Amino acid sequence: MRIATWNVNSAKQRLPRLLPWLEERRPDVVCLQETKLSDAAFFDLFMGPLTQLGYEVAHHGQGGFNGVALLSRVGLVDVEHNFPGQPDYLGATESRAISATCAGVRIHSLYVPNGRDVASDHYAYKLEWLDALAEAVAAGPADVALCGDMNVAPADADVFDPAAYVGHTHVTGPERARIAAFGLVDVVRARWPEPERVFSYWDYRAGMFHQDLGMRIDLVLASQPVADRVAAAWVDRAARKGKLPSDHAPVIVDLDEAPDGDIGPVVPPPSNPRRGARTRLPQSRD
DNA sequence: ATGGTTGGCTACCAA
Repeated sequence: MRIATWNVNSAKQRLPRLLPWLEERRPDVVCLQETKLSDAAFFDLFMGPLTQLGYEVAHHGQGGFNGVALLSRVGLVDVEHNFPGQPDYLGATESRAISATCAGVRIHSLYVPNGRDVASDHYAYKLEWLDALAEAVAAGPADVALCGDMNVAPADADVFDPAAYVGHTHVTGPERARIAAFGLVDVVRARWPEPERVFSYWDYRAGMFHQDLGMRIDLVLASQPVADRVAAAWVDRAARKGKLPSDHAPVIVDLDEAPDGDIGPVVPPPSNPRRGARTRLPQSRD
């Protein structure tokens, strides 16, 4: 099963890139963030083409800002908007979280608050939001993956220059402590150990992508039973290239089939190659 | 030039 997560920075603007990308990468489960659309607008634009591609679709949006979605062709059940205890901002619940069970895994598509500035109320909101999420996830199923724009670089190796971020959000101790406190496996970092530099976001400004001055803030955090099934985990850097890209690249994670557990002897597969076998890691180094 | 871009929305704010 292939899971992908992508902050698209406006699903409407990304439509001409998103559909060909789905056909190329063929993810089974897709988590989208920053759709910036109402549910009605998302369904108007995407329901036809996504159904054509075989996806069930769930969207939680408010129009203009935020907005998250889940697409799946391996089942999409028990869809939940927001999470229990999710804090409000300025008196409103923002559309930053949606979850569903897909092929037995509880998948969360998350757009964590940016935090803006360490002195701002948005930063306090970010920390509260992550605390509440940890509590909700701990009370949920054991097979879980948090996917999305976490707006935290977990370690210094996840920013192009730690010195450039001193005093800024995304790299502070309290933010990193929240990511660690989930007690989950950062599956891309597990596959690309330090000091490998793997970024998922490059600011639009100042030619940052061209110079590879980025951050790794889009994460897939998986519980151990799910992490044990990871066959490949990488950032699809190619999707950040070319005309009118998002400022984020997708993260792609391939899982082997779930072990059958104690439901009896495993039936040997037929002679054709097993689906879900290890894929190569196509990330280029240009 | 003291973010140089992009996107939402239409005067700026957010990232």
